[in-house]
Amino acid sequence: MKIGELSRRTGASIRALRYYEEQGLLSPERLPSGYRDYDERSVATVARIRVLLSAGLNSTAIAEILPNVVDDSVVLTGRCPELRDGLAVERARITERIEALVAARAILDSLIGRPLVIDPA
Amino acid sequence: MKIGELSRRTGASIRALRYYEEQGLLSPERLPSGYRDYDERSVATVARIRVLLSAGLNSTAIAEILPNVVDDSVVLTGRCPELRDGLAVERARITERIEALVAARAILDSLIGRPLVIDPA
DNA sequence: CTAAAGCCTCACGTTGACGTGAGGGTCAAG
DNA sequence: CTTGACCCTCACGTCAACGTGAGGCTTTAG
Repeated sequence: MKIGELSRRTGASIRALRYYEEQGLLSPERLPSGYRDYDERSVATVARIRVLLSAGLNSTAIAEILPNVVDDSVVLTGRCPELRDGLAVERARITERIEALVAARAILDSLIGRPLVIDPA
Repeated sequence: MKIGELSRRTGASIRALRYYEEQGLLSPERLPSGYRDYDERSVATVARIRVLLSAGLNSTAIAEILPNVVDDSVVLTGRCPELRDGLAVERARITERIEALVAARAILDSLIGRPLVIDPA
């Protein structure tokens, strides 16, 4: 599929998709015309990219992670302990951010007057 | 207290503290010398600012919230429904981000090989 | 009295993830 | 065969939350 369709199917802007390629997160084929040609897996890949980006990982960190993900977020390849440690650091950062968000939400809740529900979200 | 001490006690850089003031998040008095003079409450205020910032709120959003927080994150003043709605929107955004982070962490966990623990964090 | 901290106000630099044209090919439809 | 609709590659612009001097007061320690 061409870039416009992928954009519509993922919600990512065309510029963003080209940017992801520039960062090595996506490597579409090229049609004789020079147009980018994405396969179906790209849809899932873009989804993962967006999740990780919104989680605060930068593109270089994602570039390290992506090649290790196959199918649907499966454990894979790379018994490289160096990468493992890097990921553990990222994981810790994410956990910190979750805690910050929960704290922030509590502040908002008290302002809104919402009862301090034990929200499963 | 002067800016250096507040910086040490909050972990925020001096530049950051001045920036918060520039954004209307902090309004220290001034000594005859022109030096900023912060009171004790500023310590807690800065802590709240940092929590909200790390939660992804921008300074203008925080500027709306802060005047409504007194003592320790207490429900207060402003029965203004317009603000309430704005806060509800922010809350929704935060919840979305928490979900994104949890999803991202799950991806990392599968890569690390960590068992998919029901982590209370 | 004299350094050495510490503080002040500009004001430009930085980083990441894109936005936004400029200028120009490609391709199905009428 | 000419519109549009899409696509391409530069390449500069943006926005937030600060970082980083430059140049110059003030206050504290000895």
